[in-house]
Amino acid sequence: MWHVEAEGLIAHDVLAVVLRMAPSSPEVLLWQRAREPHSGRWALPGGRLGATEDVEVSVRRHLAEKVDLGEVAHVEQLSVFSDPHRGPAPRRVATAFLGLVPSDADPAVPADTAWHPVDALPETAFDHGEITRDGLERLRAKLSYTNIGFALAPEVFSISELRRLYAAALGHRVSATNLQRVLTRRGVLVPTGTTAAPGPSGGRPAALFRFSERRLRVTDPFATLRPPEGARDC
Amino acid sequence: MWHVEAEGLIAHDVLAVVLRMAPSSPEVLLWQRAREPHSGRWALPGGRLGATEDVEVSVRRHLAEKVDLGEVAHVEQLSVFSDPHRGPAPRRVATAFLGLVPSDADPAVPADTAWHPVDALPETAFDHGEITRDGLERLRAKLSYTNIGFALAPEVFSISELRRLYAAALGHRVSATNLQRVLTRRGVLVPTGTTAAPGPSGGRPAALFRFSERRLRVTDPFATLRPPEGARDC
DNA sequence: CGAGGTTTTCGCCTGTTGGTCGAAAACACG
DNA sequence: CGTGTTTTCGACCAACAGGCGAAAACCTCG
Repeated sequence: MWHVEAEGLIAHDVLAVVLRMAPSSPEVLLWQRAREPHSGRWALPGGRLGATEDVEVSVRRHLAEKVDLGEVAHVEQLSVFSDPHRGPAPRRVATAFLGLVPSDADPAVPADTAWHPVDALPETAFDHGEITRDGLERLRAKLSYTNIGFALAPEVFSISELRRLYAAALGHRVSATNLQRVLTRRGVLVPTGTTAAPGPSGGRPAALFRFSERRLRVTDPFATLRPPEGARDC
Repeated sequence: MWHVEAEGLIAHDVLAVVLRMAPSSPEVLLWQRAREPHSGRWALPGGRLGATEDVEVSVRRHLAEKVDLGEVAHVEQLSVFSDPHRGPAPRRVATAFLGLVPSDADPAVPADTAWHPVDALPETAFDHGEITRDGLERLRAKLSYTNIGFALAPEVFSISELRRLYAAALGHRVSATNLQRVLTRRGVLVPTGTTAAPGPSGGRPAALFRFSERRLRVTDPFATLRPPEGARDC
């Protein structure tokens, strides 16, 4: 260790806020640190940025150590955390990502790793609690104007299930009627034609749907300032 | 220089895409490199992340070398650019920011620095062209669902001027009628009660407005999935 | 000082979107 | 075959945005 900071060289980490919707609340994937600093506290998956990878490749590599990557339906960059005092020296800068796991997936995880409800986090390492809340906030915002729900839902699902997922993520009730109409009109939801078996207590069998696309797309953003009728440049 | 990359230590830069709306198109602030690599090409303002600052403090510090910070009305983080081949070795990771300068500001800039129209960039250094386009894209998106226009407009302005700014940023015509109504209803625009002097060729004097708040705020995001009437959690 | 030109502002109409409610449909069970 | 349960659908309404054209307020020039 020499004058590394005088050299302006800094350790760069990547971190992932991996969320999954439990029946009525969001959960985040955390692992318990066994070494100092912050031994015993719970941390986000992640690690050092490697010499030959960009941050997204890196976060996927580190994530693969904690969870089956095939179960992670979506990954996107959140932001950089670089407060010089965000952890004990030496200084570290981290690029945080948001990862989403469908509600029907239950990937195997190592012994030190577990899901924790976001609204009742255990003692977290460094600023990982704050980063987690940032991740949930991003998810909430994007649920309104993108098709990002595809990453929370199973391949096929009923409107009731989807309603439950949206309600869990957003933290407030969601109207099934409205959800179906809006998402259908936007073209993100398509009926499969099949129906699910009714629950144990009866009830009309639910029609099953799927997302038309399983990649992130912003659904027609705000109407305001939309290009005028003839979509001509000015 | 030792095995720095084996150490996982990486040079971290900050960069700023500073945009200003010329009469009919967006311009970005660039400076011409005088040294290798990429000598002669045009680059975004920025530099090394310092040991005692976070990325936002850092980008403001570097920006101050190229332009009067008092004229920059808004700064926000864009994203991290970390492709191992985004520039010649040694490897560099950069956090990019978006900065906005009101149309009536004309800050003094150094001799090597100038405004360039975004749709006709000169030969840019590294990936700075791509980063610039990312910045403009972010601005366009946020114009629709935030009050970010405050950072493009003078303190007080007429609807016509504002219409021009929005049209320049968005790249398509904008209806003055609609712009005024929508922004007023959202509460981001408030009339000052004063009027501007008519132009040289006459015409009705324009009423002057100001933004109700000169800090970024998201104006009621999508109606979809808005909490139901009684804004109660679930 | 009035006519014609210019720019801004305002009102009206229309189409779309989202929120709400309640009835109807489709199932299980006794 | 009624009752309870769950899902689905239609109808209504309020809010919002886009478009248009008339009216308002100013100029200059004859």
